[in-house]
Amino acid sequence: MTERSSADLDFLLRNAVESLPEGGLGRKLGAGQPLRVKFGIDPTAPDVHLGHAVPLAKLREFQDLGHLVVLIIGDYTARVGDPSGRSVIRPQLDPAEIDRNAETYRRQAFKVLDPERTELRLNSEWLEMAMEDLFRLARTATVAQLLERDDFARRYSGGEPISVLELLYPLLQGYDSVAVRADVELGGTDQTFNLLLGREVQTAYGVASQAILTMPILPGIDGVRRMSKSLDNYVGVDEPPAEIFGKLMRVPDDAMGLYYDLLLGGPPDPAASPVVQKRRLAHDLTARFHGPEAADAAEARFDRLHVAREAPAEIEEASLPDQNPVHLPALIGDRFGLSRAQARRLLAQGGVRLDGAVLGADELDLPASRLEGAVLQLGKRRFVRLRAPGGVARAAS
RNA sequence: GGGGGGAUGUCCGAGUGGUUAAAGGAGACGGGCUGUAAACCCGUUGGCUAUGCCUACGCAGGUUCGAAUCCUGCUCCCCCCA
Repeated sequence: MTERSSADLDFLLRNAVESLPEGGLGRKLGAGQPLRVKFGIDPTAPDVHLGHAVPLAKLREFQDLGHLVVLIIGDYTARVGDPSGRSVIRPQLDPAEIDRNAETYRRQAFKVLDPERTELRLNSEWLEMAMEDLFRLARTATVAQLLERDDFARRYSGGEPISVLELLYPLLQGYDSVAVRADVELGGTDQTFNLLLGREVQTAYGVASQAILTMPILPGIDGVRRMSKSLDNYVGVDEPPAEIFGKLMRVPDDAMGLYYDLLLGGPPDPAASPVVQKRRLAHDLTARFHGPEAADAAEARFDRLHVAREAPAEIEEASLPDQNPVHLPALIGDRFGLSRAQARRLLAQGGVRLDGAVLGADELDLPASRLEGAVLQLGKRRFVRLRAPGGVARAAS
């Protein structure tokens, strides 16, 4: 191995979990040719979040070292649903929705990746195959092999259903590697089985088998469970700056180190206090997706809301309904996407403020004159400025 | 094909005729504390302009004054045998 490839290897492995087979990645780097580095995402949800950003950041490192990324949008595998780490069968997705998601994924992925060194593929290109071809693929692994995967094993022994289709998923992913002639495939640690099976499938098809590289799983903003849309503990790369900043500030201190390591590429400044460390994390990641100015503005907004406890400078406006008095539960429910019963409960608990003053549980109907131009606040961070019906704000007198 | 077990609110899970909008837990949300968080404490957690009404325990019927609970059919899931 050359000196350069050895340095590259150390750099790439510094925050990864493992690379298999032993020494495989080093040998491939040592050959001195640009590698085809594969990464697949299934467009099952419309948003790319920071959990995806971890492998994407690693792919970017490969690109910066001169390698080519093959980004596979799993438009076809999304119809199957990767069962990795899941305990239940996934719901079937509508193909039109998958296509919409795929488009969003593509756009969001390029917030991190270098388009010049990315080959973008849809796996429907090759997975829409004849039954006979599927037979060939299905012969490359046995049921016993597939059941070795820990989540399958757990579900099977726990008496939970596993569909044959799910069993097929790792093979389809493996076939992707055959189709794109992957030299390396990247994934989270939960993907280890699938990535390794890709090697077997490649061998069965007579192409060179890939090296695999696994990255740690990023915990969600609850700090415990993996970041995922369905657990609602995610930070989407497409979210508004204030949301990204605010959500990152809610990450528990314990999880902060991982966020730094996996997303910012290094540890936090040990001399800084935890709150400063967290502010930097929130700021830098907001800046990554929205630019430094937006990040500064998000931080300023955060200070107003949570330190000074004031309404933010910019508040969304909403027209009052054309009625007098105004029924508050309906107004709150409509504006913030709650049921009216939920709105009533929030009122009863002192969670609703009008121009900073708590509204009481008995204040269900207020004269429109009290509401026009006022700021309605829900909890600590939801605000709306109320305007007269018809869309034109009446000058407050 | 035969036999057995199961399906409850966002999730897990108790409940085998009435006091059940359904115990308990998790999650979420609101309040307190704080560093913005975690931990901790308190509260809320089907809908509805609401001393009431509506909807809800896989689906459809039935028994009963009354059904998540009993009966019939159906759908789906798990296990064992073949």
